[in-house]
Amino acid sequence: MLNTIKPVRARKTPARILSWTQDPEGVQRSILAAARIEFAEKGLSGARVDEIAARVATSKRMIFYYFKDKQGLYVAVLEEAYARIRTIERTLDLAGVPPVEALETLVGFTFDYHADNPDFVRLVMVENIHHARHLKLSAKIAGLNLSAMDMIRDLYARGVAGGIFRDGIDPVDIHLTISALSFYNVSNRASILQVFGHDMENVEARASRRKSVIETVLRFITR
Amino acid sequence: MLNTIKPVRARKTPARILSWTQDPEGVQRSILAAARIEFAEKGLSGARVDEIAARVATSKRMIFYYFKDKQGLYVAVLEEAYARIRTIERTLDLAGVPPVEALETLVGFTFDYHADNPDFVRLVMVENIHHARHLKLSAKIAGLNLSAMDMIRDLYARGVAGGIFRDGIDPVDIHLTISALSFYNVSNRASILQVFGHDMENVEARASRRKSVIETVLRFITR
DNA sequence: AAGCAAATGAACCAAATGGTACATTTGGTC
DNA sequence: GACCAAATGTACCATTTGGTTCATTTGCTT
Repeated sequence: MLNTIKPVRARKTPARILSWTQDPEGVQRSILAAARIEFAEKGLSGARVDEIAARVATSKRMIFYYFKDKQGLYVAVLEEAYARIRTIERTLDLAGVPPVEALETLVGFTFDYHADNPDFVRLVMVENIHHARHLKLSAKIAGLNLSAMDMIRDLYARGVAGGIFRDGIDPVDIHLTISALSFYNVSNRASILQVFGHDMENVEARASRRKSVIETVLRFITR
Repeated sequence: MLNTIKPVRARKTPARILSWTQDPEGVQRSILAAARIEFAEKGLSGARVDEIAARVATSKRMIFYYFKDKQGLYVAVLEEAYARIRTIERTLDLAGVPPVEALETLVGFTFDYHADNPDFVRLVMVENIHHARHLKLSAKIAGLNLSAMDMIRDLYARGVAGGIFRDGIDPVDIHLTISALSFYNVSNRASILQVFGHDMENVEARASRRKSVIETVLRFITR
């Protein structure tokens, strides 16, 4: 056979469409939730729009309807993830708490939040693989995550004034230390497990690590 | 037009092939180098085989010839990256060095290696996004990265014996702290820059961070 | 109840992408 | 120099995948 007929299919009249109820917000929320799972699991390029659609009781059609394209959806997921941690951070009220105790609370909270929300950690990893191109792109996120820095600055200043903390440390340094020690266990869990046989999600391992991290930060700052 | 003719193209006799010189090892090395760059930049699913082929003076054909498929190439890149750091780690001879100095050297080295080899860091990130599936898959890597742990164990034991280090710390904890503080600056450089305007690749920022990290680890371990 | 914009469904498509088939050349061995 | 396996070039393909087109339904407003 030398030739193949490729007929231009006459668009079938679709079967009678079933009835449904409109629920724009609900649909958007479900899409976002499904997308977060998919993007956190497989990254931006690894994620499949069809897969996300399959997880939701909605068609792929709606994803593009509400979020324009794959990247738009990804950015929305990212914005939601950052908004969420900011909201929770705000509930931490350390203003009146003595510096050492405040620091312990802050570090403990940061550690726990990361450990409890691996999806968030993985999204940040993915975003960093992309050189934070989408963070730059999003007006919503820009500079908004400074709340943690503010808390650290305040708490540190009080500690120095009280003579408990040593002077001359850059608050950014404190923040980096806390973040690194909270992030790494989660982000690199798989390779740590593989190379050292040490599972950070194990309850005891996690608790022990948590204690260590708090102590590390404290020892770094106190005189 | 209702129909389209789709002819089965007769396979063209290819134009006369140009002459070339055989260089199997060279070709494989170039492919690996190009692949490392591409995978580190875009991840496993984001990387394009065509793109890798384009970077090398070789055709895509050879990639599959030598590495079987995309994943095979990726695993080879990963193995090479781990082999490389292990080789360099071995050159560190800390056996006779006093504990504190040895620790400073080890931490400094680890920090520098990560900072100088962002591609390695990014590959590890990518692999962790994939839950270290390929590390598990590779017999070559399994358990081999314990050299750093051994150095830490030895150095720590000597420090404790000498009364300079406090007792009861799990060497794994020390390793995790060093790794986390060396890894995070590089892995999360983009988001740190975006959110805090703090560029870790800046020479002064890096030097200052390096000092902090060494001090943090020391303060964690000494009494 | 008519009219209309927002919301949804079902089918479809073009481009990208990993991978292959076939032909040819190198370079070593007998 | 005949022969052959390894190495390479060129063209090709099947499938996956992000995205679109067209048709229909909801539900609100007047």
